[in-house]
Amino acid sequence: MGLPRTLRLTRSEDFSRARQSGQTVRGRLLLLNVVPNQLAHNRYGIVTGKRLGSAVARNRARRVVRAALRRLHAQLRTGWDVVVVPHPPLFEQPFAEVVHALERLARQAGLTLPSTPIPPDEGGRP
RNA sequence: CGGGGGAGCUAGGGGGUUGCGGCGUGCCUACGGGCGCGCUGAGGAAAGUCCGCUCUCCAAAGAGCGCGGUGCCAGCUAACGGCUGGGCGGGGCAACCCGACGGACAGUGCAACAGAGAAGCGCAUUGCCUGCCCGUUUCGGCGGGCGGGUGAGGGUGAAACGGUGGUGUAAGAGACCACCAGCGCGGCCAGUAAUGGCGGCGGCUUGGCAAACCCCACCGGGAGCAAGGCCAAAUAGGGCGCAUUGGGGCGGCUCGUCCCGCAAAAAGCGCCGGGUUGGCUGCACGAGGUGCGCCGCGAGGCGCAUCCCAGAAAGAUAACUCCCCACGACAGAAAGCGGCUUAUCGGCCCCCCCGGAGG
RNA sequence: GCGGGUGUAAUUCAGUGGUAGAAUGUCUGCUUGCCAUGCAGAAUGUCACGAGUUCGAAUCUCGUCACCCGCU
Repeated sequence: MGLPRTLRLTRSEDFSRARQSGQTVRGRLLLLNVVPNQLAHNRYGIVTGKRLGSAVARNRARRVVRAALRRLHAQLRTGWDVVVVPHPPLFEQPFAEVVHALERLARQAGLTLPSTPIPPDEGGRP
């Protein structure tokens, strides 16, 4: 998943809790639902409905969002369930723009730790 | 060289760093798991769900009617509405391509508009011929009325009841004749057959639509892996039917068959209502792939060798970066398999046809 | 994974082999000082798309696309 299974939201009721009673922040590319959990770590879920397009398009959206979440994971407060809903304009954006949008929404939801810069790419240079 | 036809293969490639699913294995474990190593990880259509089958449940999967499907012949196959070969019909100069391609003397039905008439032996309102009467006449005829013959000509239509030539006649007509086409019934030859070839007899034409009902032949019991099996948890301990020819399995009906019941209750069988949306299994070694040999025109079959090739459960292939090139289409497994159909940027190989030029 | 249905004018729907229709809406005119109402008239469609059967297809057959519903 880009994320180990312990960091995933897996149960339908967890999704419902975040979608219905969580805090919602919305951007042009993404929508976040955030709700506190009783755990020592965060859990993430991604919702890709039929409206997003074909199976290939939905898989693509999930993978891009997962990669972005993995980039941001270390800089977020712990103890939250986060549901991310991608919107169709996401496909036209480069990856860096998706990371930026996700980071902005996380800051808006009060998830980011103070004064931590986003690291550069994790991949080493040859 | 240009244009065209057929049959296949392929689906950007090569690295670096960080990650994800599965299997095996070693170590650690506060049994939740963690770390390391090795192997492996989407398609030719994975799609649409249009067919067929395996598998599972409905006791077993039986018969008739009904309903649905298929429809030239032979074969292949587990099976098919698929494929191969052949026949017939159509298209193309050709290579080759396309075809739901049984039956209209078993029956019922349909054919708007136009037209005299639309399938029954039916039609005269244009035309052709003619009898009688009247008028007229340049004595050849002409015009009108009443009647008869005709289906040849013109005309309508998608379609008009054989075609061409002749004989015949007042004018005509399969009325008669020759040839041709079609229909029916035999014969001989080739072929497993569909069918084709040759020849005979008969009557004299008896049309179209069955993707209209229908008839004939063949096939089909129903549901689907959310099938089904096991475990755990949780709720309720409730309501209804069950001798009369009863209740139910049985999903349209009947037969047949099976389970339960034959009355107080209980138990039993079935239905409804109520509870649970957790885990394991089914779940990946198969009508499997590859290579070789043999049989077959071919689809394919047989034998031997060899390989193990996704298996998730909010659902695994990603992020960044470097190089190369023709700058990368359609698109993501969910029980499995065989087909069909649809989407698709391109690239490569082979065979064949037509035209031009040259040897 | 499986089963079923719908697609016709701007909208809601008829039409099931033979000229594509109704209501509402739109437009024009009349009525009114003006508007509404009323009256008269007009415009209109790839019958979702592509093939086939038929003399002829919205209608019958096959395929495709889109949308909707049900089973858990």
